[in-house]
Amino acid sequence: MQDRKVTILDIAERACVSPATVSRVINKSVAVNESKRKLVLDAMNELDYRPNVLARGLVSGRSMSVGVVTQDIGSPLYDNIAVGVVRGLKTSGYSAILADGLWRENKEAEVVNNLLGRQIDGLVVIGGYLREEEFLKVQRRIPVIQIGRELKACTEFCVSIDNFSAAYEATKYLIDLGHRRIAHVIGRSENEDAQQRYRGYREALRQSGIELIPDLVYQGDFFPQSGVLAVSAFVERGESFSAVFAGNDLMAMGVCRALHQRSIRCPDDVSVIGFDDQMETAYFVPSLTTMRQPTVEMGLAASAALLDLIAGKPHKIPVMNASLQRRESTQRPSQGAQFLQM
Amino acid sequence: MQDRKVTILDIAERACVSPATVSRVINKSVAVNESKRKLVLDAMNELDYRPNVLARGLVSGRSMSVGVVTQDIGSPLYDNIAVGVVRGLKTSGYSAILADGLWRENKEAEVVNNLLGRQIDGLVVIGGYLREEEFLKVQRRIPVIQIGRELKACTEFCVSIDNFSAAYEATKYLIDLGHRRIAHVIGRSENEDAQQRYRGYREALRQSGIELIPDLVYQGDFFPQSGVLAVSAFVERGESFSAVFAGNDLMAMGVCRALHQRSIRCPDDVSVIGFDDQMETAYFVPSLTTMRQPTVEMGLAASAALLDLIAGKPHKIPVMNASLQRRESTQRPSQGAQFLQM
DNA sequence: ATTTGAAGCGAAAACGTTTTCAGAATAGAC
DNA sequence: GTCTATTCTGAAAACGTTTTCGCTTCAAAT
Repeated sequence: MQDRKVTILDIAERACVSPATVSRVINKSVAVNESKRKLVLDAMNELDYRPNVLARGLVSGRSMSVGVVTQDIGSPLYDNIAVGVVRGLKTSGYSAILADGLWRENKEAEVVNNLLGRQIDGLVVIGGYLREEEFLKVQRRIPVIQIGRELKACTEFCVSIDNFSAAYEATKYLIDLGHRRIAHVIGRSENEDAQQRYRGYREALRQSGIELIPDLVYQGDFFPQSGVLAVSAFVERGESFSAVFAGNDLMAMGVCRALHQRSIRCPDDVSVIGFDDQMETAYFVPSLTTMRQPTVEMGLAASAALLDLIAGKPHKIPVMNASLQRRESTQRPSQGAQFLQM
Repeated sequence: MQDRKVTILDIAERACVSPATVSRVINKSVAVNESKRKLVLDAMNELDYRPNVLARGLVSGRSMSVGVVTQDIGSPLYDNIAVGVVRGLKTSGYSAILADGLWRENKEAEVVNNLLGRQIDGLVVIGGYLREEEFLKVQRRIPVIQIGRELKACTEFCVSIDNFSAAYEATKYLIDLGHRRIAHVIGRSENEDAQQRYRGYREALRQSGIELIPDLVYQGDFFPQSGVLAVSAFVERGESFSAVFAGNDLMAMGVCRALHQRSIRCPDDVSVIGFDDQMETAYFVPSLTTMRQPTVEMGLAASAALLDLIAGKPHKIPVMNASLQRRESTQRPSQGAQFLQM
């Protein structure tokens, strides 16, 4: 075909109308005579016309795109949330511009600035460490939704589960099964969720009158290998345990793997519970008990709320709940199965 | 801060220079007197100026963004490729605009059109069914790279592994271990990769003089559940088998799970080999032997090539090779372990 | 002292739209 | 047949940049 870009002027000329009229036909903003309308439509088809979103955005002030800041794309959890966000945008006419904050505060601010320069109409931040002050500053320009983190100053713009309660529930579940010596693998140390889960774990122990054993707590990083290392550490430290609560599923997998390698049976000797409920956990052997996070739903909710905000409508964010998925990796502790009785 | 957007004119006024000069300072396109340069820079800092990418793109014709068409975000494989693409763009100044083609040809064309309207400077298509004709049409406008699919007309713009050979190698590996009755779970039926792998599987059997047993081939969909169903099907059909080659890791996990539920031991009774090498496979019990796809590398290579093309430089795409990852889920068939001897 | 060349700068024209404004045409009311 | 209201339309201004063009100014070369 032709190489020169076809513009609204070409259409106007071909249809013998003014560019203004063409614009009106495209946007259905004002009624235009049916005969002319048809001429314009025909011309558009024949010339394979595509409106220039940049030009449109420049004058109208709306770029029809929303920024999505993720952290370290590649993590199953965050990817799934992003899926939800993108999916929620699908029919809206808005496109997602993706940027990676890399879990680094300054990088994140830079990325947000870049997005603002792109005239995004809204912003979704998934995880990260964006300072509240920064968040509010952006919010004065455009709607912003934060996923996976609770900002004290503006909870009504945050989509997240209550990590503390979820972790409490997970730990309580193990306690109710009869476990007393419960280990915990903490996620990435700078991560708020990880800290909240750790707090939930401690609180559950406390409320049940179980003393926290520091040697049964391991600082991981959300990746499977740290689950493996955690088990090594526990064993080396010589503390017996009958259950492990891992800060996420990947680490839980690592834990299972390490137990298996040491011929410690799961769940017979040690119960394992994860967090997130990734697709793979249900097919693991044994299938993993885990706290499910409604990731895609969270993304969808964020999109929906953002679109409402952009449209100037009132928004509401449904409460997101984690839910316990009981599977094979947890069971009552068998008597005398505390393989490392000291 | 102020609500009105600060533009190049505000800077110009504050620094007592013309807007043209401000532009020159920003773009370092022409030398400008050091004193004025400083004035401009100061003004920019004080006013918290952010160049409007839309306006810039409109006049320069370069939007500094590249389109990335994925299919059904959420699949571990494609997500990882996207990770590579985005990561490869990181330092380039280009942003990724994400769009989901949903594995549907017409949706994909629509999505590409939308992206073109956004004046993207380049396009990366991951998977999908975009017709070659369509691909070439887009290519006349902007550089395009296709990942995960080999287009006959323009292989020099495609990043992909040789699925046929990789599947051949996987199957051959099982044969060399001594397996003869090897089942296969095919991926999504419309998917070219899945078909290529199926072909590779057949060819390996043929070359070793092993007859294909149609009852040991199951049409799956790349999701774990289809691996479960595959095993059910094989067992119901009454054909014995000592190994399964699954079209991807998720299905392999499903297969393992189903074997386990039927008390068929892996690898003692049945060996299982997957495809992709997702992170989780190494932590599975047993850890999964699989054909590794260098996903992130593929994404990186695509980005690099695209950036070269955009810059008008010659590009080259390194050959991407799948590699066998030997783990625990495969071993020599034990005598008499064909649990379902007929 | 004149010429040449370069460096630095501003005015103004683009880029492709939307939108305001006012004018033209048509229809309806008297 | 005039007047008003209504509908439709085109001209032109805006949006925030980059870039071309030409004008100064000043140093170096003649």
